[in-house]
Amino acid sequence: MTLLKDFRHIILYGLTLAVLIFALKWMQWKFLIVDNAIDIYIGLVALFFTTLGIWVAKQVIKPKVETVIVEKEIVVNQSTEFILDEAALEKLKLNGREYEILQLLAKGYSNAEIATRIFLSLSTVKTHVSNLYSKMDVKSRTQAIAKAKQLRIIEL
Amino acid sequence: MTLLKDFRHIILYGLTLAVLIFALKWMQWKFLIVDNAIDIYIGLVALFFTTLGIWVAKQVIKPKVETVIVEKEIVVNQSTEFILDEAALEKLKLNGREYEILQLLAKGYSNAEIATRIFLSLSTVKTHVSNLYSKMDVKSRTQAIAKAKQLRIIEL
DNA sequence: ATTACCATCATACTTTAGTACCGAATGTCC
DNA sequence: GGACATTCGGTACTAAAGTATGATGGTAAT
Repeated sequence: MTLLKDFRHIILYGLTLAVLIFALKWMQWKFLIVDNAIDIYIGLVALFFTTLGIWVAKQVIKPKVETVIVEKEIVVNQSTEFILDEAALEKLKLNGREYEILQLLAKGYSNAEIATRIFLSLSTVKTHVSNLYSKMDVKSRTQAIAKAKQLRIIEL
Repeated sequence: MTLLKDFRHIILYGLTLAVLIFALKWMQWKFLIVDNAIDIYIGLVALFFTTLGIWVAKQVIKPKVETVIVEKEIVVNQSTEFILDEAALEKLKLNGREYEILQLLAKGYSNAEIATRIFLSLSTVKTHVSNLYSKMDVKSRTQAIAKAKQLRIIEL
């Protein structure tokens, strides 16, 4: 980490300085010039408080946070969603079978195909289809499909 | 480069230190008479070096980069807009009349109604409808309607 | 138990849709 | 002019859709 590296440099610098001063003072001591001891003292104080300052700063200063905002696009509702108009469906009062058959009608199935698909006889399907027309007030399967789509009671 | 930056810091620190020592020495010279000023002097040194330490630390500490991913919703095509798939329409190679009749078919009109509406005979309409089925590869009007809507070549 | 409704299936019938094959008028391109 | 595609129209037939009516069995409310 760079931060640690920087500190190492500074501390190394400080230590070297201290050692030098000590060496110097020792030499001064040796030559009985002791009255300059105050300088060493001050140097030590300076060194200590510098270190203290750095340490405190490191503890206290909140690291600068650079926030990089990356926008992530989310596509919502790409397909034209089918929304069933339940109110309209209720109005018609279709029973389950009739609505089921209406949906199959819209998919293009013939009466015979519908009969096979939902296990009914052809005549039953015809009956349901006829009742469906009555309730929807139409006269053919194509009209029923067109109206059902207008009313939004079937898909597509 | 980090190394150069570090050096700059260290040199700056050294210079500041040098200036300070000069200042101190100058102060010592001036206020040599005041004996107990030594406490204030050391206090000032401590304060200064603490500040210096903090300053250095502040310079050296690297900003932390934080990446925040923000999700942005993009609404696409919410309205049930009809978009004609011209490519699909081209593929079928329907002629004008056939496409016209296809549209009327989807609206629920019978062959007879279509004939009246576009001033054709019933047999002509039947012919067109038959050809339409061949081209669309279907076998009934309801299938044609379902397929046309799937292919997005008619409205609704 | 009676009434009413629903779902199922059936028969008989009419109407519409769909297929197959054909003919004819029109306009365009080579 | 001849070849070709488009559009229009017809006849004859089959298949499917749609209508009308009735019957059966189940379920649920009164």
